Amino acid sequence: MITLTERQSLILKAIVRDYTEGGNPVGSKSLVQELPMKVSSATIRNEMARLEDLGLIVKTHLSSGRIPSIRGYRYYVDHILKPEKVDSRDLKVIQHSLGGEFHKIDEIVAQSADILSQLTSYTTFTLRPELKDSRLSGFRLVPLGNHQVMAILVTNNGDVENQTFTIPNDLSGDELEPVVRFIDDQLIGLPLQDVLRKLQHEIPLKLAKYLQDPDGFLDIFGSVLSKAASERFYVGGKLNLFNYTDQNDPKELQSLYSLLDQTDSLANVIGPPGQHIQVRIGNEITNDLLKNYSLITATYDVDQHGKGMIAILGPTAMPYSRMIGLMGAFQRELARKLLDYYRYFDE
Amino acid sequence: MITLTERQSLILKAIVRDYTEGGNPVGSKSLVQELPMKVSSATIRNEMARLEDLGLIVKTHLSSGRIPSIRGYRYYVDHILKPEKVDSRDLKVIQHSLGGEFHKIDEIVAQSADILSQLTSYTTFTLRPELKDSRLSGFRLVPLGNHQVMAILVTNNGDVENQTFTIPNDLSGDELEPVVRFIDDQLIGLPLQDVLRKLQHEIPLKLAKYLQDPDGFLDIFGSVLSKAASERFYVGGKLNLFNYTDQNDPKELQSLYSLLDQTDSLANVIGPPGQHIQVRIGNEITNDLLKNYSLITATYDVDQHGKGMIAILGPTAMPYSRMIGLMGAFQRELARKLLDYYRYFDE
DNA sequence: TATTAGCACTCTCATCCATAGAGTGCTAAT
DNA sequence: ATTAGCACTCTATGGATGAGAGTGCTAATA
Repeated sequence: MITLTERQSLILKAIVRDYTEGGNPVGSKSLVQELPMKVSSATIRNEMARLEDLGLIVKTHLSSGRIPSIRGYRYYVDHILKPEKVDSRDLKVIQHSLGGEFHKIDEIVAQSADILSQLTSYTTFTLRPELKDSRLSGFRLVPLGNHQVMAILVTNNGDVENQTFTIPNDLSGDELEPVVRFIDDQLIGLPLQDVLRKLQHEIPLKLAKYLQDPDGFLDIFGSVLSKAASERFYVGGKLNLFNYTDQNDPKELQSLYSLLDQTDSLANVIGPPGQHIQVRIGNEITNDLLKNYSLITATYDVDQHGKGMIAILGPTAMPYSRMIGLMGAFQRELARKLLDYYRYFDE
Repeated sequence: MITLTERQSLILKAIVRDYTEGGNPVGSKSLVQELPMKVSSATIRNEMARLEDLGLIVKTHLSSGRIPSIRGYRYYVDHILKPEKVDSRDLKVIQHSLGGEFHKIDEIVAQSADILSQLTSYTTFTLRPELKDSRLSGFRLVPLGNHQVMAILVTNNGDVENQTFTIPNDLSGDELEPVVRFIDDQLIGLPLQDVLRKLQHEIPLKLAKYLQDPDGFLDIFGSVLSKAASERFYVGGKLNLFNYTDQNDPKELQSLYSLLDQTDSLANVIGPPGQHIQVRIGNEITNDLLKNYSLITATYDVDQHGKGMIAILGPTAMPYSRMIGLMGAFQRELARKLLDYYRYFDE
């Protein structure tokens, strides 16, 4: 466990701030001018040598100024940083953007990624409250004529999932009635996860009583169901990658862009909803492509409707205190908006 | 009107080919070795000087080899190039990718953009057959409970458009019946475009007889209708931008990326469906951002179901003859697949 | 014992050659 | 009309050089 003196702590803090703002290694002379105490540059140099021994700062070459190491950022985030109160203009932007009318949870969550990327000029991710805990509250099969039928699934949270299928023969409403009745009787009110599980065993057996050939229907039902139960992931500010990545390495930029299209890899990186706000720096992130960046993740809680996540990807040299303040505010506003939205469907 | 001698034409052709393949300016010595006739490099140099006077090739600096100018590519495309027969493996890839089962026109068209970008390693665009000429063949309002209703619109081409709305009070099927009957009686069979026009005048008046407060319904109907009638645009191979743009100019890359997200600007660039295959080179493209690139567009024709477009964006130094051959094949295969698909809904 | 002034040392960055290599245009000969 | 020969131009590469920024160390100081 590292403990720093008051002065060392101030020096580390100044180095982090200067480097984050200016982007250049920080030398002892410039530090003298900024620090509150009256000491010479030589003293600062001695202290810096100690911070370097502790692994908190590093040189880019033998005689350069210092920049914070991963451990340095870590210490800064854990022990020095105080979350900045969110800027009132930023708060207004958030509230205004979430204030509009939405017809879907996913619209709210997708828009959140965009707002957050706009406020931070970084890249952001949002994950909606998990659907697998939602309960099935309705299932419809609407014949559309022309060999088409639309399957619609509704959850108790007001989420609607639908899909159109092409079928060999047109169906009338009458033929579909027993199926819909079966669903109503047996499955409504169950968590989607349970329905999904039953789809493997019970349902096919029971359904055989109602339908001669249940396979076609099961395909349809299963497809809409798993679409509804799948996690959904939104990315905002892809273009911002150009602002904070290494401009001289187009290969890396391309890999990152490609990563942003792989929802599943990203979902692994962000991880499942956890506690509060978490900061992962550099190689603390499990994905090698991101080992030069930082990731701030936050879980938001919508009571019985589950938990979702928001995340910011940016450079390791990030204004952490502003970001953490912003995340806190966003977390609250988003949860509030979603509660509002859900309340509508709870009667 | 420029006319070239046989030999000049061969030289231009060789310069275009070499530069496209190697990416370096082409000098007289290397040309001597490739050209079928036995002449010295000095003769080639004299001919090259004449081609330069005609504005077909240029130097990158005073004593460099030559590269084709925009006019040079133009001449090559118009008078020299012969479309290459499509590679049989490429054809198989196309047929295989389009061979699967699709539930929507838009899926086919979106996938087309992906296949084409994969085959070319450039960026591609596809535009589906225009919807505004489709006819309305069905409209449904499905009450979902929980203050929600889904509006579904079906066209004679089997296109389905749907949207979920949040409404103040739950509706029963009975209340919706007169509205649906009205649509059935008055609007079915009309082109979407006409319906859209009537929505401004006739419909509100007539509907007033059926409903006390038609405004809410008109909003819903109008929203789904215009969503259905809007053009849809797909982009494939965004990542390929990294392969053929100037690696040293991240600003430009960023602008291009941003352009690819602006469906409307792009639609303007591609233009409305025209005749056959068209090649636009460099500043012949109306968008300034693309003045260093080439655009090949092709219109595909699905008979009475309208016309759509496919396009390839790549560097001016593109293997035009392969690309044009590929476009031709793709055009045919896509039209065939769509005709197949539509046939299903024509009974 | 903590601090500091002074100095030798290291590394980066920009600038300035020098040179090799590729290619051209021109001239005079064929 | 073609070509050999040559002077010339421009690029790309690889040192060499010097200014600037910053460090570590030593010896003196409070």
